[in-house]
Amino acid sequence: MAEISRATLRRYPVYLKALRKLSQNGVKVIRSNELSQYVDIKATTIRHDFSLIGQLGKQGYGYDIEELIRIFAEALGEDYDEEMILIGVGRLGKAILNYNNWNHVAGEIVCAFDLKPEVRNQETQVNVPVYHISQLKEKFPKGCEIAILCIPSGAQEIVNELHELGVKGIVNFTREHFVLPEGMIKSDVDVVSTIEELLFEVNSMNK
Amino acid sequence: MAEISRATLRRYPVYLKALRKLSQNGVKVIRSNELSQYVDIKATTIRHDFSLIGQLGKQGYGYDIEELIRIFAEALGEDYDEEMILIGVGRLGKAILNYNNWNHVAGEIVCAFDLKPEVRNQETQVNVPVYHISQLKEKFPKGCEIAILCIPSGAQEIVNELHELGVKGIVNFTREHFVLPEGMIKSDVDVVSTIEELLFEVNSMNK
DNA sequence: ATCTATTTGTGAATAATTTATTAATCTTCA
DNA sequence: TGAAGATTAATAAATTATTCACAAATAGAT
Repeated sequence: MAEISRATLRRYPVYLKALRKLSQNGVKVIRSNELSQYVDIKATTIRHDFSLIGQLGKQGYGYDIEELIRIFAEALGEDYDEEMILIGVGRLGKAILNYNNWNHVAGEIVCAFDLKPEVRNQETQVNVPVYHISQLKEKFPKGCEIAILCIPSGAQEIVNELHELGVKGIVNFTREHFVLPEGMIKSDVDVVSTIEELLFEVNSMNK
Repeated sequence: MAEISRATLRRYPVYLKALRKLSQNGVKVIRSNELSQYVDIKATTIRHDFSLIGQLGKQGYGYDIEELIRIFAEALGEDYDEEMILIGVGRLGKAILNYNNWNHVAGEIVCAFDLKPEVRNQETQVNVPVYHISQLKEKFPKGCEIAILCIPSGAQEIVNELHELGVKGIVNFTREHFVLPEGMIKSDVDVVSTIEELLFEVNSMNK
């Protein structure tokens, strides 16, 4: 597999989301042109992105949606049920836990860590155990590579610990600044920053 | 002001966040090199990005943090309290409403819309009125340009309506697909996609 | 079975973005 | 006050990403 650029990697989830939606609607086959309209990405870019994974389509025909989803899901991780952990079970953390919609879509949260595990265990309505943060090393699921960070402070220390435990990717909900250890990647989910970005753009539109 | 690229626009919130943090810690002046280490963006890129807004720094000295924050905040919007609305006051919508931390940081949510306004008004602990979605046109705050979308379905219709009302930017929390009307921009805040993106990357790291 | 309409896949060309370099400007300290 | 050292701003080079153009392949019609 050729080196896939970050830009392309970022588009794959967009394709996958669209394909799942189309599949739900009973669409079986799609041309790059149609998908282009749907996701607002140039058809040539789509074909280029797809071609990096392999020969996914048939000339003169298009792409088989089920097949495509299967291939993407495979590229996403073994059996697409990557094990993830959640750190911090506050308001947002709970919302994430309760929102179980991504089971078998983008992995599964197998356990969570918090400073008040007893309280949190009662509060959450799902069957995901919450352990005390001090038990991180002890209860850490073997082979887990993704951690979702929802803590208000102390991110750096946790991140360092996670790095040592072999975590490669952080889904970062905190607004705290931390230095990312070598070899780790993160994706920020930051409402404030998102809004700010949008404001910058909207304002530069106005000029 | 020269045309600022999308890539640069996306970095501004990162700078702003870092600058605020530094300011809190009592730092008054920063060199592009120091900021570079802090945010993990090359110093040359930072200087380039900054120079697009104006001559923000002093040679041989660095950047004055307070000044920088002021300039950024100004670029962000008048008096940095842009008015925003929230559509959909479910679990996530409520979390966003309650999380009032961004007042005077990235604008303010002035009102919200939902299918069950009475219930929602009781549930939320903040002083933001929730109106019925059918009252969107009626209660829409004049001049509002940003809408936060937290509804489980029916996004397209709402988006079209918002477009007519003059909304320019959508902060999109829905997983629903919708076509963005001409002249509108959106930013997706999608945990599943974020995790998927991370998985794609982590998996391509493993190879 | 053959021909024609389509549509993908590929590699090259173009465009955009990031990084490096150079020149100019500022601060500081003697 | 002036020179040394530091740092930005502007420009050039390198890298990365997107788009284009066309060959190769397929489905479907006749």
